[in-house]
Amino acid sequence: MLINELSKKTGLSIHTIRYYENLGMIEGVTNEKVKSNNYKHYDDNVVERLEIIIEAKEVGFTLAEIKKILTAWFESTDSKPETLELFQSKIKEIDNKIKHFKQTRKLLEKVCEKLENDEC
Amino acid sequence: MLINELSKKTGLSIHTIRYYENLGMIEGVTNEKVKSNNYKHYDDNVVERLEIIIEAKEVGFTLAEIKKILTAWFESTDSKPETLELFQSKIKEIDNKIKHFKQTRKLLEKVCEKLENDEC
DNA sequence: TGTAAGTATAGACTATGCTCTATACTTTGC
DNA sequence: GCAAAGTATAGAGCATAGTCTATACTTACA
Repeated sequence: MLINELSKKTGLSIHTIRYYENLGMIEGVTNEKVKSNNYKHYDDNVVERLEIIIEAKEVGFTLAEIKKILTAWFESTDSKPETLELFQSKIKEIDNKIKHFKQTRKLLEKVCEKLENDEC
Repeated sequence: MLINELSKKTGLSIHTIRYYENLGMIEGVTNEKVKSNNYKHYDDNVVERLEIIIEAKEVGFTLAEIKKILTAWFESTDSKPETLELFQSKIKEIDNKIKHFKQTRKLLEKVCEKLENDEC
């Protein structure tokens, strides 16, 4: 598919997709046979990658971090122990964040209760 | 306390604290009696506010959002229903985020497993 | 066939959240 | 009393993550 379709499938803007491609997070291929243009074609793997990017961004990973996740997941020919350690520490980070989330949720609930009571 | 002590108590840099103060998220008071300087004094309430800021930032709220949380929590003389709704929607957002977190955690665990297996 | 729509590339611009620098004044401690 | 350290203010600079614009070329279709 071309970038327009990719954009529609993922909900990301064409600009954003190109931005990610410039960062090396995804890659489209130009059809060698067609020489009149250099339109890039994206396959379902790219859709999957973009969905992972969206998901991981949601939890606060930076694009640089997500790029590493993608590499480890899709291109891990080099299974370095450092990479493993990186992700294990990321999991700990997530557990930590979930803790924070629950704390903040409690705080927000208290704020709500306060607002509700003040209203009476 | 003065800004230096506040910085040490919260772990935030003096620059960052002043940045938050410029945004109206915290407020120090200058001692009216002392006219030779306009050093600002911060009380324990400010420490509490900064701790809330740190906590809420951790879960991905923007400073603008956090400012609203602080206002509702500490200065809610105006308990508008809109504010209540805002926070109720924020709680839903958090629940949603926790879901994403758990998904991403699973993904990372799979990545780790993959890396571990490739190593053998 | 021409014109609207799609694509590529490069670079400018924006928003958020700091972080640092310059300048000037004040306080502290020897 | 003087240097070092602390404080205030304003504004510049920076990183991240886009977002938009300009330019140029290609394709599709009425």
